Amino acid sequence: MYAYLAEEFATELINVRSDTELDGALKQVSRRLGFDHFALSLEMRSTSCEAPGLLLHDYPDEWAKVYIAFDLAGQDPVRRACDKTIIGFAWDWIDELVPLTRGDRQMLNVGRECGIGNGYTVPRHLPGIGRGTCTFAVRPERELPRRRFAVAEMVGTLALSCALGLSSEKFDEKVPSLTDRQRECLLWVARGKTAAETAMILEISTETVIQHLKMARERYQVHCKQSLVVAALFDGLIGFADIIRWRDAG
Amino acid sequence: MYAYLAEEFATELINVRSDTELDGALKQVSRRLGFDHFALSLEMRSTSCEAPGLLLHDYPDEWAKVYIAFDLAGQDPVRRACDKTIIGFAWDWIDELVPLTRGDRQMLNVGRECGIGNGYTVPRHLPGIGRGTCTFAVRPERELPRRRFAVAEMVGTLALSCALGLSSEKFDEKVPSLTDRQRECLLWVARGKTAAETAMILEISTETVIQHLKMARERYQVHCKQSLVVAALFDGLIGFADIIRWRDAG
DNA sequence: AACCCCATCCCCAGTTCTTGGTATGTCTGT
DNA sequence: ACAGACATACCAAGAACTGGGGATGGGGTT
Repeated sequence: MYAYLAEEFATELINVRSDTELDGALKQVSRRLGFDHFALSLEMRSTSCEAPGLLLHDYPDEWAKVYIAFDLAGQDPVRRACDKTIIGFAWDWIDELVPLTRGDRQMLNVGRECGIGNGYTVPRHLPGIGRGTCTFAVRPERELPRRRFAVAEMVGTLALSCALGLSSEKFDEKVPSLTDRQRECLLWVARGKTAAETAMILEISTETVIQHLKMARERYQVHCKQSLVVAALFDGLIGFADIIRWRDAG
Repeated sequence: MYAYLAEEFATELINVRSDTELDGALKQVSRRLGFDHFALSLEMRSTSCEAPGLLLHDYPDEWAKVYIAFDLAGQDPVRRACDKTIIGFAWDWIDELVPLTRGDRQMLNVGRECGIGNGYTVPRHLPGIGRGTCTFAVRPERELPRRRFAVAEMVGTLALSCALGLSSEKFDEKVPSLTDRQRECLLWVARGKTAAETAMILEISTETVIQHLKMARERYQVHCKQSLVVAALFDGLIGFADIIRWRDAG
């Protein structure tokens, strides 16, 4: 069993403070797991130029060049498959997840010509924040070490979590706190209720609900509902899970 | 090492065809891992009333009743924490992920009184499709088996993946898509701008902005700004990074 | 006792949103 | 050429929100 590798890796990551260190740790662990290459990509949801994410890999230069030059990311079946599953998958299972076009197969072939054979990709998503993948691949002539997928899954998860931590360290602010009642009102607003409806649900006056929301906005220094909801979501004061479920019940 | 449990569990899940079978398998594996209880919840991102998700657990009846009766889900810090991480977490780390209010702590206490002490929760997200958590918990007087978190993580992932497979067999829904202009308007609204301000920024008429937002709401079948923003955020149509930067610049 | 925070309630004036329409021009695919 | 999707623009009525006041009582702390 290689499970100890995951634990060792976890311990190692605690001390990781930079992208470079993470890169080194990943390279080492991927070899010990029996893979030839690794690639970790993290995309923070951002259309603006800053903090676009992170890309660490030790793929052959050739492949990296082709991939970037032709913007193959836009038509990468592996990426599409990542949007369909919460668990890692070997590339030879992709056609169970997404339909493969001729172009897709061709792309996989080009990969093989560049030295990337089969692979195992671990996808992870964090709504509103970003998404990432961690791939472990072997050369074309080699078989995937299937017995170690479970450990690879764990190692990938750890690496992505670490990468996410490194990327979000940059945004560090004080979190305003709300009173329980304020949060409660905010929650119902986020669920799409009006102040009047919220008042009925909480069995208090509409004015009081408005007042709570007023105070909450003040604390967050925003001027409108939607910004308040966004801020509270971002800070983890309320969660998507609290909200989404209520969309139909509304 | 208990890693073989994950492999056995994986093999077992291949043959699982119903919620009941998954429930049984989870109950068994959670005991073998050294936990007293498990809970798996899956929330599909569904606007229709059917297939709201899945809830399997063997929590004490008392706790389940209290939880549902008082809609504690709306103030459950564990659920909020799930939106902040891609890797599992023990409940005594929650305050590192999200701010805990007095109500939150009280809720955890009520849980303890009902027989739920500490726990380890594995969150997984699939943008546009849904989200799920798999929790393994122990009774108040017991310690969490920390050495088995890695296996629990893997088992939880497998279970959630299986649950997702079972649930998505029942229905598939397309994620509503917005036009470029609609998304652009939505983005400015999420940034806290009014329709009039957005109009000035985009150099179009206020009425047009309102119209775009009208159409966007229609597609998402919501009735207000805040719900639209939440839905778009959840589906990954817009991201926090697109918004937060503008909090002060506004 | 004085003070602060919280929750509750109230008023008001002005602004913004939501919902229901209609209408024109462009572009794209068939 | 025509249907359909898209972006644009406008109107009007009623509901909802926002920001500015103020007021009361309960629970804590110092």
